[in-house]
Amino acid sequence: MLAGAGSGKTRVLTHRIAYLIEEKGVNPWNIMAITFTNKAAGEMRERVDRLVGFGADSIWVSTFHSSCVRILRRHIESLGFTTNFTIYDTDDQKTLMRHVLKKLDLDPKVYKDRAMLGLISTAKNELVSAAEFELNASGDFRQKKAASVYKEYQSQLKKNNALDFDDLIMKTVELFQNNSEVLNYYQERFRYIMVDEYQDTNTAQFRLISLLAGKYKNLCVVGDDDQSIYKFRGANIENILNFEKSYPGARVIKLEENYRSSQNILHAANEVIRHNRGRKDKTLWTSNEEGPLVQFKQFENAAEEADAIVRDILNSASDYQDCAVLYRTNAQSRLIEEKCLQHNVPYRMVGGVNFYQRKEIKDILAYLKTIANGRDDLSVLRVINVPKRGIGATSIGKVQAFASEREMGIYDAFCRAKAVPGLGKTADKVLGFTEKIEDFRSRLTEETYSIHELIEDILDETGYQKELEAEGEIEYQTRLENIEELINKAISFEGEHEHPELSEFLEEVALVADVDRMDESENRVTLMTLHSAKGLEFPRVYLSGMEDGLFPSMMSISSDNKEDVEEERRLCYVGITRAQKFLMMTAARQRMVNGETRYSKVSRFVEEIPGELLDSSRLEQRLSSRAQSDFDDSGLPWGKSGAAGRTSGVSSFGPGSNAYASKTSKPVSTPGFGKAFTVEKPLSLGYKEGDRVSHIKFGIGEVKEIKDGGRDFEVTVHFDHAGVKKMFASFAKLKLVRE
DNA sequence: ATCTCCTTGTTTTTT
DNA sequence: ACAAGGAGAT
Repeated sequence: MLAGAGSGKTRVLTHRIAYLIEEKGVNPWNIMAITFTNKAAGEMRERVDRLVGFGADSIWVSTFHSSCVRILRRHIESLGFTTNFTIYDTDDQKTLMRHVLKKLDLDPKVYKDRAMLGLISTAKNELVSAAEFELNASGDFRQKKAASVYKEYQSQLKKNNALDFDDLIMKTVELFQNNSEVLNYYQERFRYIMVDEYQDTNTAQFRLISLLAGKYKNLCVVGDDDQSIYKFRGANIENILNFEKSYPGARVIKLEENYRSSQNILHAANEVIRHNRGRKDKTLWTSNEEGPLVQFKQFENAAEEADAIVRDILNSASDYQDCAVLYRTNAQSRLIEEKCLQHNVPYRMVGGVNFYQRKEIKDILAYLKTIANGRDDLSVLRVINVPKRGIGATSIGKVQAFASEREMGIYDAFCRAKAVPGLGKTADKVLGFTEKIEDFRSRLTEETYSIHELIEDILDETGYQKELEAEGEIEYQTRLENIEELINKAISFEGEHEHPELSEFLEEVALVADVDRMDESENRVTLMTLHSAKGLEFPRVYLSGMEDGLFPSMMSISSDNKEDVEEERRLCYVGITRAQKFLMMTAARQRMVNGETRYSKVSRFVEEIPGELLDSSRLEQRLSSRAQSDFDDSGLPWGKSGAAGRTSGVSSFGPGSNAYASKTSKPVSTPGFGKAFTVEKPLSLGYKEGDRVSHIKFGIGEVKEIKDGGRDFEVTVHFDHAGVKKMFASFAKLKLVRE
């Protein structure tokens, strides 16, 4: 099925499931629905449950990766791993790769970890094993080196009883190909297979599906070639374009009615995507209302752009949760965030630094992994000296040498620290660590001991929390908060499972991406990259940074491969079609990129939209480049072009309407641009001790204490739900609540 | 063993 | 601009 954006793909899939069960008498047990994200899986699960009712829970609705994990947990022993294997994320992979490069004595300047991992990932996505890679590399010196890196990387993974994300798919394919009994079992089990977002499948995923569907050939895939935006991750657009060739006799159904966007938005999207070659021709139409024109505004710099977006959200009088600001790169989020804080607009940022990539979370998880899987060297090494135990690099090196001599895991070597030559007094410190781990392990065997208790005990008994406390007030607060979120996650996991297993908890955590944690119930503006926005929709969408060189990116423009710009164009198409009722595209004439001011033209994608579909206001070609003093934001964002292009009914703003009129100045950021905002000490706070205030993240609470800390006020608030927090007034942006 | 300064490399990233 | 990793100093 070729389904355009907003044409109700998920609806079709879920109804097909219901149809199969109710009309065709298919056993729900025989149905499998595969998606790419947990979020999509969750959404589908919910809809299927509602539609199907009885038996719905025996349908497999899951992502590629979690399906594979489920299968591997049962059968991976035939591939030489144990069933409690660990899943390595990108950071783990990097760490492991550094070990590999060191071991092979390769110059990290010539053989970069990221490049090597990229090579390996591409290979795995194409189902090329280390051995095959080596064969293909014959002759080329660099390729040969890469092959040895790949080989060593795999053997290290195996030694650690770990798989990386790509392995999850590839090993499952391997399992099916080597073991016809297992394959047959799953072919019988999944007689009806449905795949969402099929345009994003890579070769390995394609093979996996072909194997599963090979017997009964009841395969239904849904996708949109125009929304393929993951080529850089191995997604193979040919999978969908050639579907009819791979499956002769397949019926292709096109869905071209869009139920999401207004006519003007949809027309703009169609106009942009029309410029791509090599796509299945289709033109989306809608019977929705015409809606307002798509807005386009160009600003002098990125700060003005961000400011205008946030102001427009405020002026639109829409709910915050109806608005999304999308951008090409995560780096762009900072300015928008700052402006939201400045204008007291609550926001939620998706992406950026992933929750599970944060140091404190990784530390705790490394402890848990060490406890669950003693063979995971990476995790053991991560926490052996965290908190500091006086076990340094030299001592660890000695143990590693000892371990590799005997071909044992690093943890086992630590346990036998006394036998390691030259450790001396350090051996006792090491044993202190392993004894603690053993202690935790034995507690886990008790029926009543839970995962969240374990986390709390780790914090307390290893001295981890003590070390965090020493880091400083605000740092400590946020880190502890993150850990608390992990504890909450553990508690809810315990609630969902009758016999909560630590390894299962770790697996769930390993497969969760950031978008999944987005809580839609809160009224906040959503900030995210265009990539993370796929599959979502919002009444009001702002596409920021529409500049040539940023979007499309410089890389794609200067690439020899014309298709690279086409992928960016598809990304733009995805962005435009997220909008239901209102779309504004914005650009900045100058922007700081990698520490340098960059001047850019308006994005070619904007130019591709015919003028009559756009309500646009651009800056004159040459403006005085004199830095303006926008100390109190007196420079109207689109002031140079007067009120032109502004939607009617928008209340005016400008000098005087600023909520933060009185400030002492302490300009810190936006170098090169006169004085701008940032965190400044307010003369008065607008609240006093005993008042009720609200915080963007912690909610509502009572002010317990206000201390003048010189440059800023330090405020202690007891929040109703988040507990007592100490924070700096200019940073926290507390707002008085009248009750 | 740990702290501090310097060099380095910076698209996107469902899992 | 900015963060992270590595080398050299304490």
